[in-house]
Amino acid sequence: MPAKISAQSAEVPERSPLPAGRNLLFLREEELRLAQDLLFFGYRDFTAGADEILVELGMGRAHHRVLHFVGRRPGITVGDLLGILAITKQSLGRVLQPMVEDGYVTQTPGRSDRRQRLLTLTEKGAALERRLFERQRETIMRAYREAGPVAVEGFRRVMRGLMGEQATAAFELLEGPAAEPGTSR
Amino acid sequence: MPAKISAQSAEVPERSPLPAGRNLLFLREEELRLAQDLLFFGYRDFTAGADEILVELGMGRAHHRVLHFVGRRPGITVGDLLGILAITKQSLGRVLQPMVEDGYVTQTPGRSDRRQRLLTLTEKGAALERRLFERQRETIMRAYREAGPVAVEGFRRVMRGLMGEQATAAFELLEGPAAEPGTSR
DNA sequence: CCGCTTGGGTCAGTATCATTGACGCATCGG
DNA sequence: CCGATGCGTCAATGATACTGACCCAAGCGG
Repeated sequence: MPAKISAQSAEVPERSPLPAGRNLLFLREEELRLAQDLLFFGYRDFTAGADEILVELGMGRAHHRVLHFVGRRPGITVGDLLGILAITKQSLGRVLQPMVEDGYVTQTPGRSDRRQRLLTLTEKGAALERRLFERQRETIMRAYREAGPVAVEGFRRVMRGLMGEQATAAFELLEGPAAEPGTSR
Repeated sequence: MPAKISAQSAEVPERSPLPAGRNLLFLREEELRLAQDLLFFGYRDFTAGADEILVELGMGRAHHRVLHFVGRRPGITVGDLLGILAITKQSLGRVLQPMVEDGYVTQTPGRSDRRQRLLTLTEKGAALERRLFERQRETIMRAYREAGPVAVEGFRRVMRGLMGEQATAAFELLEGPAAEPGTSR
């Protein structure tokens, strides 16, 4: 329990490489292993805050993801959501169904294709998403602010590069087009 | 919640003068939601490659983490490993025990404290870790190379900033002292 | 109108990773 | 010798994910 990091953990006299010309040194094995560590610790703590809230509500990370992506793309189809999450129908169903029943998400038949069930957050769902977001916001803001704008841009570039084809497609679907199915708040 | 983000940032060598007004744009809500997306997709694909290999061997991500951190710190104690992974003894035991039985990891009693069981990778364990690493290496290398050294440095700064206290301590324990306090090797 | 495809839901069974709480054992240190 | 520590372990539980099969309703081409 005692996190004994006694001294100020912010001194930066790192034995930082890339002193002279920024060569390809950053591709050395040690640097890549460092990336593994950073991703592990960073991602874990990034999700930790929201997880605490979710536990109180008897939900898990999967619920958060649904809230997040439905909030990001109101009126998204189940199929598109499945594509983004890259999980099976069953896995989504187990999470989505209770969320509909509990009034976090609504399903409305598609206009042009009535087989579709377009997903949207209810007021209640949006409120919870908001709450979860605020929690993560603190974490990200702190990291962003300490690192500075240049670092943030670099962070984004690297993270984008980590994505494979499928994720890149999903990502661009998300960030890109304001889409067609209407419903742009 | 610590409201003092200021204390340590005074010590950090800023890379840019940072004129407040327009540079804070990257802290807008949309930018922060983008970060959520990036972390989700990026982390998922970062782990995806290794996961494929692990499945073939009937292992999971937890096994990989053990291989990774034991490989990073040969002779690590069970307690320290638990601290790094931030899981319970049971969770670790369920994974570690078979790995010892299957000859991926060895346990040797500590010299100064014989209660300890220092963990080390066997040849077989190191080989598997190597294989998993090579897989992730490709992913990271591509992302790093495309993004460039400046971006990589930024990526690191942001990821470090995402870590909480506990993770920061664990991280510095990992990256920091190779061997100092006399006791260990 | 008739099939076939597609969007979506569901049943049943299984695996991994994680949890809590309690107990056992050997060793360390005063 | 006694209490604290390092480690292992039992039992029960829960969240997330998977596979494969099967069903319904709606779209769509012929």
